[in-house]
Amino acid sequence: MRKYKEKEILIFKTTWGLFSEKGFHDIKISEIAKLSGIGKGTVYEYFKSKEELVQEMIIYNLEIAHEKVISEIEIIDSPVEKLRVIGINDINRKMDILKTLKIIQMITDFSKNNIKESVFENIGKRFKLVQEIIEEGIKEGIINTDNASNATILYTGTMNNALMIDNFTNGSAINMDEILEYVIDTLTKKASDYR
Amino acid sequence: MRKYKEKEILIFKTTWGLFSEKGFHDIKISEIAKLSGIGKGTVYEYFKSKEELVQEMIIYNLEIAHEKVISEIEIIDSPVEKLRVIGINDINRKMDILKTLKIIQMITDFSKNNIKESVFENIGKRFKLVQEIIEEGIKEGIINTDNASNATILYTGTMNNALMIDNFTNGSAINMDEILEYVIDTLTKKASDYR
Amino acid sequence: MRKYKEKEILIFKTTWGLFSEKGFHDIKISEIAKLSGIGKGTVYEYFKSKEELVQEMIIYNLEIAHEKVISEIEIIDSPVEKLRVIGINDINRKMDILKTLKIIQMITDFSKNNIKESVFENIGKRFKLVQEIIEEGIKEGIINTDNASNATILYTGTMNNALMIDNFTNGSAINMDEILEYVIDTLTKKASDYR
Amino acid sequence: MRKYKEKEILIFKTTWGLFSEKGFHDIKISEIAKLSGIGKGTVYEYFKSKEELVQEMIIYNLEIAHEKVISEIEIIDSPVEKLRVIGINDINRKMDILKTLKIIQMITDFSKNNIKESVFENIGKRFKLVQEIIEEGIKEGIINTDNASNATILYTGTMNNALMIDNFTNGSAINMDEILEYVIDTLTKKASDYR
DNA sequence: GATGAATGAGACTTCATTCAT
DNA sequence: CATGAATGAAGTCTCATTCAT
Repeated sequence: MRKYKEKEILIFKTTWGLFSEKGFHDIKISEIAKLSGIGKGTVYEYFKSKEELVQEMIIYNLEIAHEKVISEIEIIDSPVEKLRVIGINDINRKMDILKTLKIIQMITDFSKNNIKESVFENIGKRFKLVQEIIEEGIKEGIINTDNASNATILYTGTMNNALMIDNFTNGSAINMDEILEYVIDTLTKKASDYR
Repeated sequence: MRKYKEKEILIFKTTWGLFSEKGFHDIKISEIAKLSGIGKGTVYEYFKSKEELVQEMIIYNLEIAHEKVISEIEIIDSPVEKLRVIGINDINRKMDILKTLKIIQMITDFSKNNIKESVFENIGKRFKLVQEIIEEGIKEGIINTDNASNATILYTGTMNNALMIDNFTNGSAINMDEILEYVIDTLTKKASDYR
Repeated sequence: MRKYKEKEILIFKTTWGLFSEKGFHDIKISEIAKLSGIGKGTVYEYFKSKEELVQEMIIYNLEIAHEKVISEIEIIDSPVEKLRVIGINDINRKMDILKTLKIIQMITDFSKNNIKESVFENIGKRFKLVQEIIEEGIKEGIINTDNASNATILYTGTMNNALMIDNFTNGSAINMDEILEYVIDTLTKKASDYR
Repeated sequence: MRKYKEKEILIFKTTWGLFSEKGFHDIKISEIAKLSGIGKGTVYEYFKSKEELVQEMIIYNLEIAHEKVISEIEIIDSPVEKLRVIGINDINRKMDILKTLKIIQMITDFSKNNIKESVFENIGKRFKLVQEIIEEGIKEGIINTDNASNATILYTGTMNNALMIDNFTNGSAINMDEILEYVIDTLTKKASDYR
């Protein structure tokens, strides 16, 4: 993670904030500048183009988010507890997750391939983190599955799906905490549960 | 589902085709017209604005897709087999599913609320269909879960997630058929499986 | 005055009706057709272009208006009474006069010179009519002026100005009948009036 | 009268210049920009829309014109001489008067009501100015009429009418200076004149 | 470094006109 | 004669980007 200048981070935060409601084309440089309290020209002092700004912002946010998750689970021992903390974290940072999903859909908006790779790399890190936790859980006999990769897809897919539906229905259709327990239950389901 | 004119459908198909690679703002009326083999003005004979065109196209495609799924599973008895057929269908129509996910992310691009409702309604139909199949499976003792709604989120979330990763990695990371079996297995997992 | 076909007159009337509220560019052929109860293509059966249609309509209306005035004053003997009848007529057909004034302002909108000439000719007819009446009045010693042409400008200008102000102020500032009497008084003012 | 920026005035002047030959719809922003020696986008830096630009230009010109007239008559004592100066002024600024008359006809082209009010207010100022001068003349016994308001309509109507005819006939039919004297004579006509 | 006035490419949309039926 | 679906020229307006201060 490269060293970011103070003003770059300011611009990133403003731009990320605009992502909730707007897409790439609806975010205006003039708006970013005004909300950041700086001049339009200043934005171009730090970024060659709007596209570069948005791409770097995306990478910055994915990196920040990943570091946050890492720091929060490193003190936890139990793999299941780790999944739970990751889940709770996602629920609390719901909008960030949704923006990440938006970015994945938007990826074709960007011309340069390096952004695609960079996003891919960062999302991959997240995937690997969950997968390693699940593998740990399998080793410890707590998680019941024969395929950690598939279980990772299941875990992340279920959580993301729930967050999307929750957002789409303005929180009226989904109890996120219940979903988290449900997916953890599913992964830890044992033969004895059915006896 | 209202009766669509021949030319409307032509325009819908061209526009839907452009969705793979482009977002709302990157789709140009001039391009739609040219690819449809009609004049720019003709597009406006059928739709008041670009926004209306895109919205009606979305609704049209969601409706068509739903009808297709319905017709394919109505001759099948077994709930598990139904889920499998739906899954296979999704895998085959991968791009359509991804476009639908894109639409959900794009929903804030649209000003009028009726499109949001309409998309919500159509996606809801899909959700309910899967949920009913799962409830059927629970009743028949084939599917093992205490919450059909959560299981639906798990099933659709896992499949969508897999399709996204598959697309993102150009098919190199995911075996979709395996994922489908994995999620069906998960839902039908019984105590005896672990003995 | 050439012989007009029934449908031409229909189109003229619709178009003339639209002139109250709209200018040349705001009148749409599609609107004329719809309000006339005919097809858009039909309009082009009778007129080569929108410009030609509007020009012919203008000439038609000026001619009709002039004939009407002629027929109304031909049975009257007194020049002053003639001026009064013309004035009353103008007040009653207020909108037509205002449209004529509008046309004069719009004349530069038209490319062909023959329309300018035609309008000029028709408005000239009106001018000459009034001037002849005034000359008659001078001869009879009822109208007091040494210049019939200037008096004509004064009479028509005052009346038109009053109608414009009346229209502009939605009838709240002007008593048209009073103005008419005022201008007639002015023209007939005699030395004895002041004794 | 609000403070106008230098570039606003530049744009106003160019636009006002185009009014001689063109109506609202025939004036193109691209043409205004080119003739002003600025970019198309620059016009939109100063005015939200073409409509707003034209409206503000109209108000600006009416205000400027009024101020000019005021400054020219304030040093004159005699009411008759004031009318004469106003008349000479109008003759010299013939095109401006004709544009003002054009504006009155065009007023329906504008959607917002505030422009109508603004134009009304400015034209009203002009009317009141003349009316006050005439009232002054009546008091001094120089102007002979029992109704200053009607006399104002007569004076302005005659002059405007003459200017219109003059313009329409390319100056071949009217001697403007003679008309001015004629209308002043008419207003000052006394019983003794006829003895 | 910071700024924001100026720019013009490019997109949407309208509507007079055509022409096959 | 009558029609209206189809067309594309042309105009308005937006906004990323530049550059002189």
